[in-house]
Amino acid sequence: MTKEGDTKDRILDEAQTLLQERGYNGFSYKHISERLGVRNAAVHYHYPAKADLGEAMVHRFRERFAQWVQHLDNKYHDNPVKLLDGFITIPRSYMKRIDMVCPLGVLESNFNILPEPMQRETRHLGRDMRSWLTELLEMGRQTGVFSFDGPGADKSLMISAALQGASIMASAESPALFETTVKQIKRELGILK
Amino acid sequence: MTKEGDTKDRILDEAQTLLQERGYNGFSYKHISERLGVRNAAVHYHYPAKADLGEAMVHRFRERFAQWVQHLDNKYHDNPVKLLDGFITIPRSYMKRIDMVCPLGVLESNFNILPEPMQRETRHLGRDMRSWLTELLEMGRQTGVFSFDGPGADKSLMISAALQGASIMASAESPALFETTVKQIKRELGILK
DNA sequence: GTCTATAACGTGATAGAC
DNA sequence: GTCTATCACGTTATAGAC
Repeated sequence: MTKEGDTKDRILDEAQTLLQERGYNGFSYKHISERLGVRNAAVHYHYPAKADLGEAMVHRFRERFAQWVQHLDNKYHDNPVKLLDGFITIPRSYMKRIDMVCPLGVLESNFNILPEPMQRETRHLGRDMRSWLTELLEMGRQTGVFSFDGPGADKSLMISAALQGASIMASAESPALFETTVKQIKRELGILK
Repeated sequence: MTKEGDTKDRILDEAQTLLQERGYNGFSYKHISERLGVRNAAVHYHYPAKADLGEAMVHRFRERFAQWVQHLDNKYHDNPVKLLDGFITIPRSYMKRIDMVCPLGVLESNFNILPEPMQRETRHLGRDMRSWLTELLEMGRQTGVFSFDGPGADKSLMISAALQGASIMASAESPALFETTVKQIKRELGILK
């Protein structure tokens, strides 16, 4: 047997790629079904409405982020630089495809047209990410690894905004814009090799 | 007579608002015509295709940016802090409407679905803005007003990305996220009152 | 669980009257 | 310069056969 949930997962994968390439209003059930080699109705079977599909996507983003930082915290709990690199890996990983934007960036930039359950999940995702980064920055400063002025929450917000903005700029221009932004962020934390 | 170009300008104004609220795929000729109290075909008379309308919008953004910085340069040519505040006024001005995002942010985050002429204009707009900011930062540092490490181009990119990202985050969360980001940017330039 | 077929609607766009 | 009328198409979604 093909394992149950297989098509359902593949739908979510394709939908996610399309979302990050084209935004929420930029993809349809037809795009998904064609890329998957199934029919329109098969997609509706697994996700009756587009809002269901969208909600499942954002929910999975949140789960994956939680798993990723748990992995990072286990592996590098005492190493702020490695933890920060692990965090930056998230937006960077999507830029192997030059035309893809980080999940939070595309969701927040589409916020007004998202169904309400997606808006709720998107707000949670943003708060999860910024909170984790705030704690990391404070910890790194207390241990003398990071150097910066102002509250950790402010610095976290600025770095989050810069990474997200740079991910979006990169999709319009070049991945180099993202890497240059990362370099400047690290330089200002005093951890540029 | 109602001055010629009146409807044409009002179309552009409504289209711009809709673009910043909902993204390029998120608004239609129907949205515009209903808000304006005219018919679908009237909009097509002034802008035959949506791509024409889109191109005119980005072109006007570029013109307005050029006019704005010329105004700033004339008025505050010797005052880097005032010039920076003037620059930040651009994204901030759109947040009186909580559900609006800065023009460059929405254009770059929709980049892959834009018609090619809009992509070209969008790239130009981004380069215009980042170049102007680079020069301002270098000038401010040379005159001892700004303090920062690394090339002016890197710092300019990071600040541009942060402002754009913060404008997008604000539309999903609260305008306070934008103001906090601005505060941190100024703190790190050494100009926080 | 996937298919065919179809419905209801929105969207970009055009023709031709006024 | 704006209108009515209409078109072809894409999109979301459902019914019912296999």
